[in-house]
Amino acid sequence: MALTRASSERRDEPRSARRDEIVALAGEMFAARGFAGTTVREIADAAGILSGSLYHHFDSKESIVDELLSTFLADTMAAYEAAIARADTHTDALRSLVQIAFAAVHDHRAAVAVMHQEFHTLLQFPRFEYLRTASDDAERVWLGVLRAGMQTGEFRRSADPALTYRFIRDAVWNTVRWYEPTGRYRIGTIANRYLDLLLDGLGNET
Amino acid sequence: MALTRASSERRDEPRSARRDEIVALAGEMFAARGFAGTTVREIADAAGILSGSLYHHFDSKESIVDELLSTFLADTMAAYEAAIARADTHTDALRSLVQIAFAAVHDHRAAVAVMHQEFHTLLQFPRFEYLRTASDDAERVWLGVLRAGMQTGEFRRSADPALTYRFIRDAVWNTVRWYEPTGRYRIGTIANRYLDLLLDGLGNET
DNA sequence: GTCTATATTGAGATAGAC
DNA sequence: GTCTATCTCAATATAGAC
Repeated sequence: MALTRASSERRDEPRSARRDEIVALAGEMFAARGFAGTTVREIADAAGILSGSLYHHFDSKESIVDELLSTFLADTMAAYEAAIARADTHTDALRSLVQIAFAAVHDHRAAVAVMHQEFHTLLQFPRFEYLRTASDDAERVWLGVLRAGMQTGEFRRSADPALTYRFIRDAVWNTVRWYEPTGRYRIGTIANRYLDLLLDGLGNET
Repeated sequence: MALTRASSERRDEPRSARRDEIVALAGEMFAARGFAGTTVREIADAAGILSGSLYHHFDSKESIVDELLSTFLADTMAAYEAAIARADTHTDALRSLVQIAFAAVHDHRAAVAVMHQEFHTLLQFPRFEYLRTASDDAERVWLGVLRAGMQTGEFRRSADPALTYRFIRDAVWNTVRWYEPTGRYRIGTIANRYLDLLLDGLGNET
């Protein structure tokens, strides 16, 4: 995945603080009520304007969610690649990937929630095919780390890389459904507890 | 959760093979395209009748999904309780819970998918508050097993039961999004691989 | 039990004035 | 950049004939 543009000046749309503001507002609403369950009137209300005025900023509701997701995906992939480049061991690399993903659940909660919940719905539109591409790219990164670690013996060789990736991915990203930024579990704590379980297992070594 | 009625004669609705057929058809469509994304016209089409005729069988679209989910939830809780009663060790109990859940992903794929994907949407309607109750009941069963196993030392005492439950639940039920009944991984294989990862971890014991 | 026909509501989007 | 006013479409649901 080539990342030649900064995430803040992506695509062919002009930069605008107002656009970013509306994307953030709409993102929260999409995360809470779903993409189909959020009306353009509600988004406009939240932004303090009328629904017709939204179309001065975006040509459709899809364009709003598009901007939310493409920004998030580019940022996350960049973080993955930087972490892989830095890691000394495959275990280190895996730890970093897990921590990046949990950090995203905190830092880009709305985008993660929308990506997670609307993935299949949005894939039905041709313009969102890049979601599949981004998802495949991410899978390749994780699988690379898992396979390399199994080859060196850092990870159990009897594990199935594809299944292991799915189990990790599903547990990590689903956190967005119950994580509360102001709740009793901090995101770093959640990440560390998950890594303990993932690497050492629940069983006692007796 | 009291289970006094057989799942096939639930609530106050009369039994009808036609009803069951429509529920199954609609369930597949809800799972594939979402509850809001499936129209009563499409459901009627699939059943070979016109949309108006559906209202002879059900008084609303919600009633259809209601029947799908309440049947599934009652069956699953019954299976949980039977398994707990049978288990000799807490590890045995946990294994059984995991296997029951994966089996449900295969046997009640549509209901699991709808429960997983539409949970929050449906909770907005008062009539679906029982979904929250059922979810809480299930959590109590899993937490009971995890806590008991930690107390006896079968499970690592340093684990956090609440977080561990969520990690397991999210990984297990999310399988419904990618599991293919005719694919290369059989559900029993998936369950066993997951149990290996859960109990022993990915790291090598060196 | 299914059909025809339609009521009703709410959605996304547009045109043009200010 | 926002508002007013409205178009167009598609959805759930209903009434009553067959």
